[in-house]
Amino acid sequence: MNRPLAISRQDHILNALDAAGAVSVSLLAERLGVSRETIRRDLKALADQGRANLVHGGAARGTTAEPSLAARQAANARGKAAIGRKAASFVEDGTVVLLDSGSTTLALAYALVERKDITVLTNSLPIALLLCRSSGVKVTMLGGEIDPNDEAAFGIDTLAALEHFRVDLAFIGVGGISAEGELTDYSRLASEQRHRMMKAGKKVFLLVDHSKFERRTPVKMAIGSQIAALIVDKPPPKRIAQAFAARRWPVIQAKA
Amino acid sequence: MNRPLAISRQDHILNALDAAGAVSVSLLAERLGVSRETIRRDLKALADQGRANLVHGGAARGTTAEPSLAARQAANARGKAAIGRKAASFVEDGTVVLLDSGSTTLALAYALVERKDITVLTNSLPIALLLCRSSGVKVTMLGGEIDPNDEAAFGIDTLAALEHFRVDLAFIGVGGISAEGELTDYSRLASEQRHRMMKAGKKVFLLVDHSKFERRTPVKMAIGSQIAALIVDKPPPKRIAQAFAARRWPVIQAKA
DNA sequence: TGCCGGTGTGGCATTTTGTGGCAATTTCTG
DNA sequence: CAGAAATTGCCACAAAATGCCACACCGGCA
Repeated sequence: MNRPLAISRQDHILNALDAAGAVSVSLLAERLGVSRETIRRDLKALADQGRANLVHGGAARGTTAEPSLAARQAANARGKAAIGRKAASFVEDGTVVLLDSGSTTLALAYALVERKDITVLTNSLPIALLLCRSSGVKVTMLGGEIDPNDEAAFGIDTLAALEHFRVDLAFIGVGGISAEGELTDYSRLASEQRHRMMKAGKKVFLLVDHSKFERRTPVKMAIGSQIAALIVDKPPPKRIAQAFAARRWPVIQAKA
Repeated sequence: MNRPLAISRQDHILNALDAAGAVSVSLLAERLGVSRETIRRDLKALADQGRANLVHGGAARGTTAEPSLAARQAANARGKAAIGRKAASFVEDGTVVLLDSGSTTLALAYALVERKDITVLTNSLPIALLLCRSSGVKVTMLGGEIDPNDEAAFGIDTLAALEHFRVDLAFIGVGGISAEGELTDYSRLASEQRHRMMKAGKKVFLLVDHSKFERRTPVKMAIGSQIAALIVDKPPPKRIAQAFAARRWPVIQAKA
């Protein structure tokens, strides 16, 4: 029928490049409905103009260091990416997914970029921006007051917005895990909001990278619902592991 | 009427160009019920007038065809920056400011980065992210479904969220301004939302850079309230200026 | 009737895209 | 660490879409 115009294709590629920093040939080919060879030729053309940078499997944008995003992700980036990929494997087509704010859930968002038939709900600005720029995912932002630290919305508006949605899977981060295995958070409000997010989801996954183990943050988190699993990048210390087992929380370890 | 006149055909083509950034010969031929050759001749005519840009398979707008935010930012960046600075000068400390989505309002956000004692309400992801990262401004995000093109929230959730706030100043963008001086927008929903935003603000400023003059977009915008002023970077054409005067809209020209 | 602008049709050159095979690279696995 | 399996890059050729030109057709008009 009507192929998309070559020029709008390259346009789309540049956009995706701006948003994600890198694009893959296979993904673009699928998303744009053309063959991989065509995408390769597009990338070559863009590379000839100096607008893209060819790498194996796709193209990347020169030295685009994303601001604070990359900086925070730098802390245990590999582990978080592994958790993100693992978590993404639980997301089936056609589902509604709730993503909490935080660098670990952002890693999950990166892993969801290739998906198309899912709806993502989030209070995180970077996650919303990433997914709306470079994926076919439907994105709904939960509004509210922005916490500059988390770059995400919190507050009664966020809680109220949450009420309106049916969520299949909720992916929640945590501030820290005490030596006794208790989940903790930075503030009462954040804790309460995560609590509501858990209640909103039919299945709840906690994303915990190992830098959170035995990190103390001030507020105890209330766990109101069943936890489908914790996804971690390294096995937790014994005492924490025992606490998880006592609560019957399955622990899934992502491989790097 | 079976066969649309050549003029109205080219009109349609220009509209499609503005809306999508690029058009394809095949699609237009099918839509308008004429042969591809005829469309090609139309495009050639438009290209001769400098109103379109031929590419293989169709035509594109300007040098790079594309309506995405990243590119719109580049279009007339200086003019938009001037408008942004001028608009920022109306923002006093302690006020609540509503920023519409769009590249011109994003320019205003840049100009507000150094302010501290203001509260910003916006449905635009880039604006929210920018202000929460690099300023002391309190930011509240209006949630809703994200339109990837605008990178901003639209929909009933956004409208509902808007109801909860008292806004001193509202800064609104427009999709285009017809030759008769009518404000237009890309979609009914966007138009309605801007309408509500205007009603929410005690004082309403419209931000219009000159690339909007005589640009056609499909939906008429309802102006429900008093307009404090239009802020422009260049004086509008006579006919548009007269229309503004007839409505008693003060026009403020920002200096570059 | 003959002219004229606009339009459709068909043929052919050109450009773009798809396909299949094979080499090179990466990733997985034991 | 080595070898297998999967992915990707690359090339050449085929297929499809598009551009372009010449010419026929149609309807209005003097």
